Amino acid sequence: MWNRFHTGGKIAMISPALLLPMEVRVLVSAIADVARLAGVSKSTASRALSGHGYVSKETRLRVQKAAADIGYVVSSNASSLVTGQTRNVGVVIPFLNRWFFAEVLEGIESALIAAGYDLTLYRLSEDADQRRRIFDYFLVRKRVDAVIAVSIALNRHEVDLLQSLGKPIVGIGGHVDGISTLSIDDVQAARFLTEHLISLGHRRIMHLGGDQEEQMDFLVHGQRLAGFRQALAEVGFSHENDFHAVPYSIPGAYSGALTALSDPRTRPTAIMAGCDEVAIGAMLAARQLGIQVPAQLSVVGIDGHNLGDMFELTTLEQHPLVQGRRAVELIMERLAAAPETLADEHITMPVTLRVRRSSTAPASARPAPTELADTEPTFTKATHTEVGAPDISRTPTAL
Amino acid sequence: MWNRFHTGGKIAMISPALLLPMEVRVLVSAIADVARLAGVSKSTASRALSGHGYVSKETRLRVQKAAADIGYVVSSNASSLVTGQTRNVGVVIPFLNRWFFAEVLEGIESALIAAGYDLTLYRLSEDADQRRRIFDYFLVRKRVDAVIAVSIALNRHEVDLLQSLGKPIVGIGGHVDGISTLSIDDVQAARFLTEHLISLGHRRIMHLGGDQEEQMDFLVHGQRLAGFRQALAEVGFSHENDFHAVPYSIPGAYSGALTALSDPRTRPTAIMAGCDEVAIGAMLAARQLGIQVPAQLSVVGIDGHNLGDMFELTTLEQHPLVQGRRAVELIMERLAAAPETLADEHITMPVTLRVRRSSTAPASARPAPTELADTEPTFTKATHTEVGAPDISRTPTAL
DNA sequence: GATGGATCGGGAACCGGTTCCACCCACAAG
DNA sequence: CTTGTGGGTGGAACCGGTTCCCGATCCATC
Repeated sequence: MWNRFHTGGKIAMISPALLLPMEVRVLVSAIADVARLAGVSKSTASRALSGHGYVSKETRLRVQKAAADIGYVVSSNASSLVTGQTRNVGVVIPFLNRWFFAEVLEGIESALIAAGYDLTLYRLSEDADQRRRIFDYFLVRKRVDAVIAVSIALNRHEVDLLQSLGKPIVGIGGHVDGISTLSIDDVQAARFLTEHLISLGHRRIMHLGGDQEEQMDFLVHGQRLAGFRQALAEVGFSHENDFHAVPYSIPGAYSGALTALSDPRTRPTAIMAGCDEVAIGAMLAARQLGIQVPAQLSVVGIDGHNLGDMFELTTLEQHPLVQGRRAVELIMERLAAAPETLADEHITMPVTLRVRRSSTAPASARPAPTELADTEPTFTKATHTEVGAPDISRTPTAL
Repeated sequence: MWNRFHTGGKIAMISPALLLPMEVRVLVSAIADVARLAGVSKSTASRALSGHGYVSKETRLRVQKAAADIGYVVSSNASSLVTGQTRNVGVVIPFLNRWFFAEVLEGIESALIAAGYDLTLYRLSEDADQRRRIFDYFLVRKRVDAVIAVSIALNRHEVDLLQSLGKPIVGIGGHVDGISTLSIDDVQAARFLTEHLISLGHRRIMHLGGDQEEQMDFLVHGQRLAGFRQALAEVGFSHENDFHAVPYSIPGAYSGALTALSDPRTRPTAIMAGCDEVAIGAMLAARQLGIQVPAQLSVVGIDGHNLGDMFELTTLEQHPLVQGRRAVELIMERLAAAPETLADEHITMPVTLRVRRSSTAPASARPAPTELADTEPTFTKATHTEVGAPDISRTPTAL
């Protein structure tokens, strides 16, 4: 425990960093050392290094040089203690190994680093005790300035707790009462995709979506289902164009789709998947069952997954990297402003429809059964050059 | 900026938490408030709450009750400042959206939370400036007690820097001079898998591995290639059983494999992939080219990816969740012990060979060309029930 | 020459805990 | 009755910065 040594011995007080390297190997230099070396007071050294208050150019340079010489780096603890700011943001997220979440996290991380902030990561499991522990213990210890909650339905207690501490909160992926949030419009997204299928001529459309109970009781699943139903209702289709709940993962959707598509009599001509992983799982299941995509079955998803190109999947891209960065911007605004001046915002993020090969008109609506589609392998020749080309895509910001 | 208010006004000193809630909405309570409420001194309150030193049971309970009443939570900054311990571990990692890394991170996170530690996340990009910034600025500010580096080839400067600050470092995924590391034996792993293919009768084996230049100049790619070559050399196969560099991702490997497998004359009977993503990409490419797996082409990978079941992929499972947890254990040991007492350890983690359908004897070595394999769809009937059953797997700890 | 604002620097208080040290008290041993 | 021992407590120093406050300079303005 070197700290004991550091605290106890007076050696530490006469600046170990200035001693010969062999003497003391732990070199911790304090601002007092810098001040002494530069021949100024602690306060001047602090001002020179932090840039607050008046310091002559000459002294500032002298202090900066002294600091560089002994490798001085400010102690964030000491600094935070007095300023009350930690330059650290907590991120609460339910999954690390799903594409959307990893991307959002990456966006958040890069934006925070660029802003000079640290990121403290909390993965929330389904365990209620662990969740309570994270909120009541970890997030409360004045260690973070703000919190970003990704796809977490914060409850009243959690919001109140953080807000009573004056910590800004931004939610990604769904509305939460009392905080600022940022997400795509899930109802509209699902509706839009379903309309895309309807406009291609599909009449039997199946929605493979998430189980509303499953994912930490969040709202995305229900909203996408609602959008799907709205689109059908609008054109007067029956609700037997039905919904199957599957896990939000490729293998989960694969086995779910295997059963959902097993009966040829009830088989849809199109699947609107709740996310791209589900869409890909469904495509693989279709292939497994000998159903050709898109000749016999169109598939669309939501996300913009990086496997989408390869599977030629039509999808509504949300841009999670951008969402992460935008959340950080919101946080920074709120940290800069007085708490009272800002009302909660609910920002709807833009999405992009990317039409690829997986969605096309159903056989019934096509002029003639294209021989090609029936004899070729399920996945037509890879067109990796093509996907980079200008695509049928739009950016419906207001969507 | 509530802090100004807090610092300036004397209101804050008489414990905002004890005022009526409407008066001051930011309720920050300090240990002095707890002490006052419990009728003891700050020092006794501290001892009672932290559990260090003598406190009578009676007083301890009184203090604890007082703390609970006003919702007191220790300020980690103040505490860290004096103890020198932050209860926070920095994790440096190059990717967030690749299976292995996400799993490792999850393992680390859960273990740290269980130990009462925070996790500060730094994603290292290829940008050298950003990398220097993270080491020279972020990691140095006495904010983390230790660092876990995942698949990062730390250089001399970085190791020295952290070590001079007395911070334990543990590396995952490859040897780094001067620190403790933890990884599977990549040479042996690749060799073992290649031997598996050889023992099935394969003579033309291709290695689809990572580009040695690409991934932050780390060593895994080279080691797996070396193991592959060792196994071939051992049985005297020519080196034309060759190596193709592909990106470590499903789409990257897919297009890489499309070209690598395009010429039927040079086509191998088996592929040893550098990781499961590459293996899966190769399987999809094979399917695309009309090559049947495993009838015409066996494919094996390394990782234990969660898509492996679905693709019935033979793989050498490394267990990244376990690796993450084990790294945290190492860190905790080193934090508990005096720095001098512990020498660097290099721990080899166990792997498990999981044989699934994707690897089998080549046609030439099989008794008779099985008609089934030629007519069935590329992926034989999904056997999801089967994979749970006891498999041909072993746990070669010493591997 | 006096006034005043801007610039500059130092002393000291303070952030919120932890811990050293001195002291008190009970009780047991000599 | 002293002395010793160890539990129990409070005062005060301290961790390493930041910032308030005040005094000193310097120069431009009146």
